[in-house]
Amino acid sequence: MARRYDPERRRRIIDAAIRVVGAKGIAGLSHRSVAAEADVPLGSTTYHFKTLDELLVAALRQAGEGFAKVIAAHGSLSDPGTDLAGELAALLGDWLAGDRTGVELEYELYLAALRRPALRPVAAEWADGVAELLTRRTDPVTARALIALMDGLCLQVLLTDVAYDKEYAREVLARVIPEGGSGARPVDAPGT
Amino acid sequence: MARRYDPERRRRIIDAAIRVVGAKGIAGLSHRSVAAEADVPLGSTTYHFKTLDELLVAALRQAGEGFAKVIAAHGSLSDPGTDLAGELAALLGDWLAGDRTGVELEYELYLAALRRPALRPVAAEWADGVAELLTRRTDPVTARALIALMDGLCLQVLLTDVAYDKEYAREVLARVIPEGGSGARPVDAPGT
DNA sequence: ATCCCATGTGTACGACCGTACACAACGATA
DNA sequence: TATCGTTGTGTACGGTCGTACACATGGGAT
Repeated sequence: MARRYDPERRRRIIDAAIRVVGAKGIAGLSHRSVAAEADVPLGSTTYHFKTLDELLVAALRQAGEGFAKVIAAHGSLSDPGTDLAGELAALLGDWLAGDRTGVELEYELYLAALRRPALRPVAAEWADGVAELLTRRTDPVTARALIALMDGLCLQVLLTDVAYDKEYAREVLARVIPEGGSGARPVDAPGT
Repeated sequence: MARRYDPERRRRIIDAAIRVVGAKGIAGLSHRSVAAEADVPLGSTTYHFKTLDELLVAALRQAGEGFAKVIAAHGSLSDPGTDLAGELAALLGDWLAGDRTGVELEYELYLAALRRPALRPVAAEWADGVAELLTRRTDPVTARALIALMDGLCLQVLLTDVAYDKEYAREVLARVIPEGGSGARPVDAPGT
């Protein structure tokens, strides 16, 4: 029977929020728009998420998990001995080649942390997760630098409408990676 | 002539818009909030800027000029022979050390281009300006890479609440800069 | 002097928003 | 069965928004 208590409801609302942000941006996110998209009454969204920030946190976390899956799909990232810079460049290319709305969605949620302190821990989790993945191939300092550089490259593409250039990305990413076989070179810079 | 056209008014509105965005974010920007801040009637803002995007374009352009001044103030950037990576790291440090609201303001306007195509040409102008400045010290490919890396480093600081580490920044920026004195090394990567 | 129209202002309208809160449904308990 | 508290729903209120539009103003053309 249609039980009064619906554990699926919360998930449905988050999914709807992600769709709304993807379609209309965070600016278009409201209790009402989410309720309409999820086909639940208005009161239901305010019941599960007292504030919009709560909803954004849940959406960002869920979107982050989706992104992590994309990374995991590039399984070769874990294989040592392969061209790390080239693989990262390819990964970025694949991601950016997807539909623009999806890319915009994830980046917009990520960047929203600039103004919403509530999102910053989630953004940090996200970055830490990627950093940990990369640490299996290089030292932590390089991993952080690679993330920064990849973020910047994406920004250039998304903000200035220039096309993504995989070879260019591979070239500059390679510069950040210390030379020498196994990748873990002693480094003097202060770590985290 | 054209006494009726009042450029001062337009400027005042833009300044007010920048203050509003700095204080309340783009989300808090409206014809009304700007009109109140600039102490002009509501109709005046809608007359000078039919749409909010127009106002944002003007604000971003003006903020960009302000940022360019900050860069120009670091005059040593033009002197060859100095440590480029170290100077860029110091520049970033100075900028990030300023009041957070100002930094947030400029970055938020910049990042808004993600969702507002109207802002993208202005964002591109901004990046091109910085790139041109850097090209006096290195080749164009490196200049673009430095910008991407600096953008990414700022993002890490602003989005995840980690403190800015100048030495770390100098270290990774130096990796991107090709070795060898004059900086202009032949590079195979495709240009702009 | 008279008129015209670009420039600038005030106000009102309909739409959407977050929030509050009374109420419906139902499981648990006695 | 009767009652109660948790869970979920509908609606209405006050506020802000973009926009439209009628009106003021004053310089240039005739």
